[in-house]
Amino acid sequence: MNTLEYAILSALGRKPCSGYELAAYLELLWPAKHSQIYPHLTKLEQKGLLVYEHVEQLGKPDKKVYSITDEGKEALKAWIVEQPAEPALRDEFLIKINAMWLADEDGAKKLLYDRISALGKKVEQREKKIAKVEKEHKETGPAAGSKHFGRYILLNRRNMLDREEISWCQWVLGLFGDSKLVKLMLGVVGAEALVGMFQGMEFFG
Amino acid sequence: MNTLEYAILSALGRKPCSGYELAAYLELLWPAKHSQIYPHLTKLEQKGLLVYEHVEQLGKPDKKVYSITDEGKEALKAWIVEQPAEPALRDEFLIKINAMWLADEDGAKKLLYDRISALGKKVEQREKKIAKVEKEHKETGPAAGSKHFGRYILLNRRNMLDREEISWCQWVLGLFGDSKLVKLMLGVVGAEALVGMFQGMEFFG
DNA sequence: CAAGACATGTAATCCGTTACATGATTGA
DNA sequence: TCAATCATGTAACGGATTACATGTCTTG
Repeated sequence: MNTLEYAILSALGRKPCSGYELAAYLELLWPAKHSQIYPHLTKLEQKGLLVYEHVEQLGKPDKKVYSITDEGKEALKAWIVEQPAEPALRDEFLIKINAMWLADEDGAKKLLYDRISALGKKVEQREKKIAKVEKEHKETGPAAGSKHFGRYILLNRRNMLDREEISWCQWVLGLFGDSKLVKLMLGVVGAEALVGMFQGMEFFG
Repeated sequence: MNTLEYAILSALGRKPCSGYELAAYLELLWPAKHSQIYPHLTKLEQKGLLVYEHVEQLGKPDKKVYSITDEGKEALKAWIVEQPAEPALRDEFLIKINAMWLADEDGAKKLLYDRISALGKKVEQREKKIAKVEKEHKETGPAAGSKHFGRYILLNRRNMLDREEISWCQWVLGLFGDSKLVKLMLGVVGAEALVGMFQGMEFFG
């Protein structure tokens, strides 16, 4: 069993899904392409942790709708109490920010503005999903919401973190505000330009 | 050229390092094990983007100290202006949170308390690193700080995000505070326990 | 005296992405 | 008519982890 397989079980714990739907749902949990998901679904089904139902559709291709079995739930339950592994956060943006001193001021600012706009769009999209979960919750009644509680708080988590990152970008942009200071930091002008600039100012900001 | 190679160039842009030191530095930028780093260092050196110096040490094994060349800087510079790829965030904790409804209340709470304590420790450690960068900045003078500016802001970014995640954990724990509501959400009691509980209360909280 | 920091490498295996393959329907 | 959505799969390749290999010095 690898982590993706637990992610699949966790997602199907919420509601039965096709492999296609699963790929979208896993974005928040453990991103994976369909080419990786399908073989694992077959594997989990053969182990008896999942079952599937063949569903014919009109105007759309047929699909296999997978559901978690009791055995699958047991496997998941045993795994969630284990100490989670360290998260692996890989983001090219961070490498570029670290090497920012090589770029000119406009290049560095563009990196940050682009990031803010990308994060802003994602927050907006996610807000719609949150509204949808809240709407379903009110319609189906709170008891049915227990399975959706996890998704609800995870969507909110991601939005809190993305908004915080936008604040960070703005903070960095603020440091750039004083062009003398920024030019210095990026090595455009020499240290002599800074004489007497550090009273009452903490570090770079 | 793959992303790890740019991460290595980005790290060495700050200061010359051995492969061993690099592994620690890359934690913040693009995590990689030493077994992955060493072959790439050899490859980058053969391409002329890096050079190394053999350094003999007393009481410690010899090491190779790598530095970025002008050619290496040019390669990096050309890459940082390209649109960064979507970040890949993989974290087992999220899968477990999503499947939380399978656990009992204590199990769910433990998951969150453990996360808070792990994040808290990392924030503490990073604060020491930030203090160190600030100290070096004051000692070597701000002009030498330009290369360290990227690292400084990235350390602060990670701490802002980790503190925000701690707040999120506390928010979730707060939702658990009302045991009636929590038991309902986790499916321990039926929906009838909730009657009249939702006036003036937004969704789960 | 054991654990951990320092230091560098290779080999086997596992995980993840890209490309290949196919095909209907719907909306701009 | 072009792109997107829905839908499922396999094969090749590249990226990342674990295990194998070796050795000294320092600190609890």
